[in-house]
Amino acid sequence: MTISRIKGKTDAMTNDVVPVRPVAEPKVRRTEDKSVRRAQLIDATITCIAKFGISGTTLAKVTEEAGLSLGLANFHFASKEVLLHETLRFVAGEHRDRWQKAVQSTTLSDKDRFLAIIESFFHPQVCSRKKLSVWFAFFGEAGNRNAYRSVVEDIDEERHQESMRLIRRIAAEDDTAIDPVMISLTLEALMDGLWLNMLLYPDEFTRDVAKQQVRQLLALMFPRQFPIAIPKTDGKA
Amino acid sequence: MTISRIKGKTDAMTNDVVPVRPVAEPKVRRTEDKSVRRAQLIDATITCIAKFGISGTTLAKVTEEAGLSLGLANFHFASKEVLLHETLRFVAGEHRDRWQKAVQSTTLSDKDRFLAIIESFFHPQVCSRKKLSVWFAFFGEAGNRNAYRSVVEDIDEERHQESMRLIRRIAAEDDTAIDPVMISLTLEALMDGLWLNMLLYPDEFTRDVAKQQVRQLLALMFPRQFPIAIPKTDGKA
DNA sequence: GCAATGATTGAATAGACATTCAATAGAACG
DNA sequence: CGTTCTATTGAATGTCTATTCAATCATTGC
Repeated sequence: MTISRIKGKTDAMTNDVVPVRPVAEPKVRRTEDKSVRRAQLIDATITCIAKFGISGTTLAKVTEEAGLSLGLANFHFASKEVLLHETLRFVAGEHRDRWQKAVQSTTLSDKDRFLAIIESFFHPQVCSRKKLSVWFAFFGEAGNRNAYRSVVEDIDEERHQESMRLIRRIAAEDDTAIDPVMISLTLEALMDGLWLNMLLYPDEFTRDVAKQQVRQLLALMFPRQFPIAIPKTDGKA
Repeated sequence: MTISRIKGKTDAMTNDVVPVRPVAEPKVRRTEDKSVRRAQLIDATITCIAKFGISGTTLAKVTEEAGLSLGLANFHFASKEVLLHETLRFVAGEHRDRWQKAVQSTTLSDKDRFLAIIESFFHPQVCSRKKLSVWFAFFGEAGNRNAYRSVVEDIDEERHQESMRLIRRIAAEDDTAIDPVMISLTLEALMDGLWLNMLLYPDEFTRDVAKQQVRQLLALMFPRQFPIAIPKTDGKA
C-alpha cells in the first residue's frame, strides 16, 4: 500500500503504480526526464502483461496504467515492439544483476555462489507473479521467442556458463557419477519448471518450497557438501 | 512431404496440412462431415499457433492453412475463443491418452509405469515443436492461463495424483530421505522445464537427452531400482 | 428428378488498435 | 518577460480482424 514516489526511478518491486493524482498536490510536474517516463512506461507494461497478456497489452492500457497520455508511448519508444523488448530487457537485467553480484563476490565459496544463483531465481523481485508473466509471455508466442533470444540469449548463456563452472568445481570435491554439464542443465531446467508451477498455481507453489526442492536435489547430487534440507514435509503441506 | 489423406481424421503428427487442391481430382468432396472439418481446423490452428503465436493466429490464416474458406471457422466453432480451447483440449488429450494407456496396463510394474509417464512427456507426438508451442502459448498469456486451468487442470491433477501414487510405492521399496510428494513435484517440474528448453532451443535440446536427464534423477533418488543411465556424456555433446 | 436439408463461400460490417501529428504547455535561459 | 526547446496531449487515420449473413452448392431421402 505504499505510494510510489513521484520522482526518481519507479521501484520495480512495487509494481502497482499508483497513477499520479493531480489533485491538491501543487508540485505535480507535467514534464519529466525521459528516463523517468521510460521507467514508468516499462513498469506499466509489466503490469499490463501480467493482467492482460502481451496481445491484450495495448498502448492505451499501458499509458492509462502509467497515468500518462496515449501519445507518450510512441514518443518515448519508437514502437510497441520496442517497448516490449525494453520491458523484457529490464526484467532480465534485474535477474542478471542479482546473480552476478553474488557470483562476483570474492568472499563466497563455490558452493555458496551456486546457492546464490538459486536465491536469485526465487528472489521476490525476480520471481513475482508479474515478472514471471513477462518471462512466459515471451516464451509463449512464436514471434516473441525470437525477440527473447535476441534480447536474453547472451545473459542466459553467461549464467549457464557460470553454473557449469561452479558445478564442475563442486563435483570435483565429491564423487558423483553424473556429468556436471548434465547436472547444471537439469538444475536450470528444474528452476524453469518451478517458475512455471508458480505462475500457473501461485497459491500452491511458493518460492520457499521451490528453493527447498532445488536444494534437496543438490544434496542428493553432492551429499558431502550440501546438507539435506528438511527431509520430510511436516504434514502441513 | 507426405500428402495427407483427404478422408478420415487428419493425422495429428503430420501437422502440415496440405491444402486440398481442386485440380484434376474428380472426387474432391466439397462438403464433409463436421468432425472432419473440426479436426482440420484444429490441426491448422496448431500450425498457426506454432508459426505466429496465439495473437498472430487469425481465423483468416487458420482457414487458409486448412484450405477452407473464412466463413467455416465460425460455422464449426462458435467463436475464435472456442476454437482455441478445443485446440488445447485436443493437445492435452493426446498426452493424457498416452500416459493413461501405460498406467492402466496390468502387466507393468510401478517402476515401468512411471517410466511410461516419462515416455509420454517426450513422445514425438506430444513433444513436437508445434505441440509445445500450443502448451506454452496458453501458459504465456494471462487470459489464456485461466482457459488453461479450466480445460486442463483436471487432467493435470489426475496425472499428478498418479505420479504421486507410483512414486510413493517405488519409495517404499527404497530408503530415500526425501518426501515422495516432493519427489514427484520435482520430477514434473523438471519435465516442464525440459519442455521449455526444447521449445526455446530445439537444436540444442533433444527428446532423448531430456529423457536421460529425468532417468538420471530417478536413479539418484532410487538407486536400488533404477539403473544409472549412461553416467557420462561421450564427449560428442 | 425434386425438394429439403445442411455445408460452404466470401463480401460486408463494426470494433479495436498502433501510429501520426498539429496544437499546447511548461521549462530553461537570457 | 520573451524566446526557444522539449515534453505532452488526444483527436484523426488507416489497417487489421472477428463475426455475420445472404447467396450458392452438394447431398440425401423420396
